[in-house]
Amino acid sequence: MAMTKRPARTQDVPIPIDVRARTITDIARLAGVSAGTVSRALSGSSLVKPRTSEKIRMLATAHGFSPNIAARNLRTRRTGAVGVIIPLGHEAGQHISDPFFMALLGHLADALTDRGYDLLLSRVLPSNKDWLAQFVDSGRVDGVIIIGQSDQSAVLDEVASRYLPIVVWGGHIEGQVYCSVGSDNKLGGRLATEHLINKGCRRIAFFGDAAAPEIAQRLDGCREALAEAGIDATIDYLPVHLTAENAHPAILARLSENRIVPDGIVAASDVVGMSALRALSEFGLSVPSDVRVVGYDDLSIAAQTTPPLSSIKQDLATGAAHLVDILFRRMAGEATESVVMAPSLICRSST
Amino acid sequence: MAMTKRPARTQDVPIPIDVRARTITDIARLAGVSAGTVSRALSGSSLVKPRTSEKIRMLATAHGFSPNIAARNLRTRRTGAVGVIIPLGHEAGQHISDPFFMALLGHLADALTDRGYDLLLSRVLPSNKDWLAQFVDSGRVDGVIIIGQSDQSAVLDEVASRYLPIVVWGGHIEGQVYCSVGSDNKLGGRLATEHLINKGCRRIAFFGDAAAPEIAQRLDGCREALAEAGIDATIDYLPVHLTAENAHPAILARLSENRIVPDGIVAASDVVGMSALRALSEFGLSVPSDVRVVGYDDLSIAAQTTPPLSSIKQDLATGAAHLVDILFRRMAGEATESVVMAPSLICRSST
DNA sequence: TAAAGAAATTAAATCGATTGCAATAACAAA
DNA sequence: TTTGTTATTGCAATCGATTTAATTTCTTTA
Repeated sequence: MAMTKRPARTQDVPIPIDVRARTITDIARLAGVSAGTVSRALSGSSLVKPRTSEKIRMLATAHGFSPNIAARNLRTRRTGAVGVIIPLGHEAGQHISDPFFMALLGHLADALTDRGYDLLLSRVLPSNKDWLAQFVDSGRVDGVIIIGQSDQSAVLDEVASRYLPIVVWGGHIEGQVYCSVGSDNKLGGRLATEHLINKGCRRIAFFGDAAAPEIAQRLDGCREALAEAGIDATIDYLPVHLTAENAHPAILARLSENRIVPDGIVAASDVVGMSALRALSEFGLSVPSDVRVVGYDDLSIAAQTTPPLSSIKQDLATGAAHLVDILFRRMAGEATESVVMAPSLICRSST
Repeated sequence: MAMTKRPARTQDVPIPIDVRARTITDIARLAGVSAGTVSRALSGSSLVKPRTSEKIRMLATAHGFSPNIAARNLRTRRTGAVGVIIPLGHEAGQHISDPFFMALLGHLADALTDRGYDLLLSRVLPSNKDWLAQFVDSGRVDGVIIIGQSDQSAVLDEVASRYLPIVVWGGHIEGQVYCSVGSDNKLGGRLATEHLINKGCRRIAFFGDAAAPEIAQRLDGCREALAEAGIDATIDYLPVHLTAENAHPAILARLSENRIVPDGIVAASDVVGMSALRALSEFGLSVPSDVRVVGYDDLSIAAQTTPPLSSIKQDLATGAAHLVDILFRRMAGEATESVVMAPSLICRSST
């Protein structure tokens, strides 16, 4: 059979099924309906006849079609994304890969994914006062979760007073305007300290930098517990940063100063606690017989140290669930109250 | 003076300066120019007269205006966001908060922030084959970084063959189509094993689940090194999951089976290594005198264990920089080669 | 069978910023 | 003053999905 060459005319060429339909209009043409119908069919509207709807869905999946999100966002004035912001105000050295941030972030990702929302991660070094307002006004997200007040509570208050869908992870501070979810840090510090006192410790040290409000509250609780127990020794406060790289040498240095060695240590985080364990071991002191150590956060690493680290547990899974739940309620226009969760002591071999 | 009640007419009310201008058109009206000019002025186009441009910018900042991102995205067909996806194929139990993922994620967030891009985090349980195509076609991001092949390399190949801006963290696999950045896992396994052999170990165990290709390659390297050293003992392979919760009891159980206890352990990750340290300690074996342990990844926790854990270091900061750099080159249309980085041994007290 | 009512679908406006092209203003040279 | 350029600005189309209002089609019921 002889082949006849002829110019391809558009109408001669059937649309190949494997060409990816890009827009809703493409699908509409294929299905012989209008774009509006396709939109409704794909969003599961009951306005379209079941037969039509099914045909459209078949076509859509056959062509691997997925609607353009930017266009949808523009029209619906929603984004389907939630911003998670980590302000690193007081400790420039503190990196986003801090295990605590990451653990909470993981839970948030899970909770948001479950609700079909995207998570827009943003690490901010708050240089000017406008960082949050800018982010909020850019319309990239439907709501914002801030992990840690850092030293930015003034900024948080200001934005929260005009922008409803925002929630902050952190301890509750007297007079704050914004809505927060966190655990009772003062109580946590107290629990740790009382536990050490009960175990017989009398010379108690606190390792952690009280520049962050959460840490300051823990230190407060620690002091209160000591005062109530009638122990008048001033607490041995060592303001170490929360990274292992900083904490370990600082702790070693303190131990070497040959002042009185503490017999109980409250660490402001598990990472600091872990560094303390290591430093003590290197210094020839054994845990718990010479010194007892309590960490904070009860991350999964706490259970894996040698010896396993006692720790003040903040239930991050519940915390993340609260954060997301409250955020969605606020996105729906509801005013919500802050949540303060009770921390609990997890007792392991280090005490 | 008597007050006269009258209906408020729109033109009577001057636009208050403190009302947030929402759209570019609002600003245009205030500045007495057209929307196009505002758009150009704010994007720093040289087409607008400097005086006009300055006036517009003043107004914009005075009203705290920031342009609607969705509209811009729709028009420009760019999003200013990069997707970071963690597929959890082979281990449903493995959680996004795995320290390795998180460490890499932190570096990625930093690198992307530096370039002014947002990071859209997505955790995927690949139930159907379409998860990646769907994500890529939804137009939410300008490019995609995948952390870990998991068991999805077929899917990756398929999408990569038609969608350029995608990069994968992971080892290089024979014949892969997609572009990857990762370290040489086989070499890593070999380094760890040779190190143990040099230290005199002869009964070497490997703890980690070879269902993931990265881990399988490490195990391969391990076997090769043993073969080359002429040690014919079959390796003691224990396929533990990469979470501390799973690894620790599995390792304890293995130790209790009173078969021959290994004198050297290659752990597939630092978390597993840490669990091994703890299990050994609980079992009354001391590290490194009875058993030597090498971890993998060299996360910051490795240095803080007691004893500090020797580990095969993957340079995640460099890796993240490579991933982002390659992704941007691909977003610009360039074809790029995969990168295989050389891991290195960090020797600490555990060996 | 026609009219009324319900169901399904279409047409067209809309979201807000960007940008090619046209139009005007400003200015220089003749 | 007129013409020719160039520097600015305005107009209107565009991106693609959603949604209101309008229209067509199909059922009922009188």
